[in-house]
Amino acid sequence: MEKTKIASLIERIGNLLRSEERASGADSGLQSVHVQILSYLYQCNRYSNTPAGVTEFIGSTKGTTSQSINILEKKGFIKKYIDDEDGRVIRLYLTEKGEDFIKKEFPPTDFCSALDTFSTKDSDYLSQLLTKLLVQLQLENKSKLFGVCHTCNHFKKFGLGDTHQCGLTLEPLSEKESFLICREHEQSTKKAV
Amino acid sequence: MEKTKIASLIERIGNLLRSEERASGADSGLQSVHVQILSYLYQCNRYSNTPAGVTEFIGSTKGTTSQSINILEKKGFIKKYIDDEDGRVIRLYLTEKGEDFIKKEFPPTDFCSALDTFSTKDSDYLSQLLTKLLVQLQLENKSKLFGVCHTCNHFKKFGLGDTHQCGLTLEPLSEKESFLICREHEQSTKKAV
DNA sequence: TTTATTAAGTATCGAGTCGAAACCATTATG
DNA sequence: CATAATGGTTTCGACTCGATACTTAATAAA
Repeated sequence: MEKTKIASLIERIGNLLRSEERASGADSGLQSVHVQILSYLYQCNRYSNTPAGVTEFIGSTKGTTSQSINILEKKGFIKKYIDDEDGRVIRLYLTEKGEDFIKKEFPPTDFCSALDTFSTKDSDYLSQLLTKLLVQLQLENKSKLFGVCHTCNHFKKFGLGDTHQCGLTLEPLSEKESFLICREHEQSTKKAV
Repeated sequence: MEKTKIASLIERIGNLLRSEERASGADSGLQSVHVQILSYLYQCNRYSNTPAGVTEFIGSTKGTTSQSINILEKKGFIKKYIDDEDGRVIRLYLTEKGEDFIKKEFPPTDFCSALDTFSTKDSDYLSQLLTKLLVQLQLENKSKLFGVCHTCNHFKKFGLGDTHQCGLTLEPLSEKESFLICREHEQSTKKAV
């Protein structure tokens, strides 16, 4: 029965989060999905800021995401650029307006206040447990494994200076960058195929 | 930044949950909201099985809930009865079909498998942390405080036999019943007004 | 070089959710 | 008895969502 309880709790907290997002976005004419997309773009790294990345993360379909992205662009929260190396790929960037919005409105204030009552230890533990749950869920679900570079199999930590490296793309990663969300994330707990 | 991460995790896990629910309900023509409602009715106690209870729990509006409930009734998953004591109140009960469905489909299989990799200790801790988060959120949010009778201020535990009592309604509660979700839940952590 | 295939993204459509507001019936308050 | 207040329903428009078909670019095969 603990599973039922946990599932219900996550759904209910998620519902509360969404209704807060809806309220905070209402002034700007944004829906909760839009807030989610902005928050994703704010957190993801340069390999993952594409419509496909958003689609996988939100768990919706390409078509739906495309519409939401158009709305966000029309309202001036994001900008689209065609990728230099692949003409099919579109890169999404937050505008100043978008970044200001997400910094101010996410996470919602009530949610922050609620988490403020947690000790650092509890808050860290909650974050860890949820991360583990998500990783396992994504494994079951055959879906892409979102995660931060820092814990990725491809991640190579250099001892020298501030620069690490992604073993998949061989590109350098700054310390800050290695804590952003990446689409290509793979973790050692991955099941053998 | 831990807050941002936790909020995103809960949203993403919630999204995955919903898409699993959508898939599992598709055969019966149910949306994820309908699955949520059935799971709520399966877990709530006899004070809370009303459209208003569902509305508060799902965090949507009366009108929306009313529609969803009609669909569930039309498809034979629930039954409506007018309350004996208050002619305005409608009581919602799962039919056998509804109960079978929720027992079989909730929580979704992938979610269960993911939680199976957790130790009992971690799983319990996660449940506790989420419960605390929800209680705090509900306090901030001025919304109703859902919770199980067992941890409620109104709850009176009798030493004798199997019967407890709700101090608010003065009605007896069985042991089993005292672990169901109640709308009128109040907890000692409630802020002084 | 063509051709086929795959991948990234867009466009469109219908079903359904959602929130808001107006409304009805019953109970509570005065 | 009149006036709220409460629990539900209905209706409406905006929007999400998933499915399908489509466009374009990159890649693989011939």
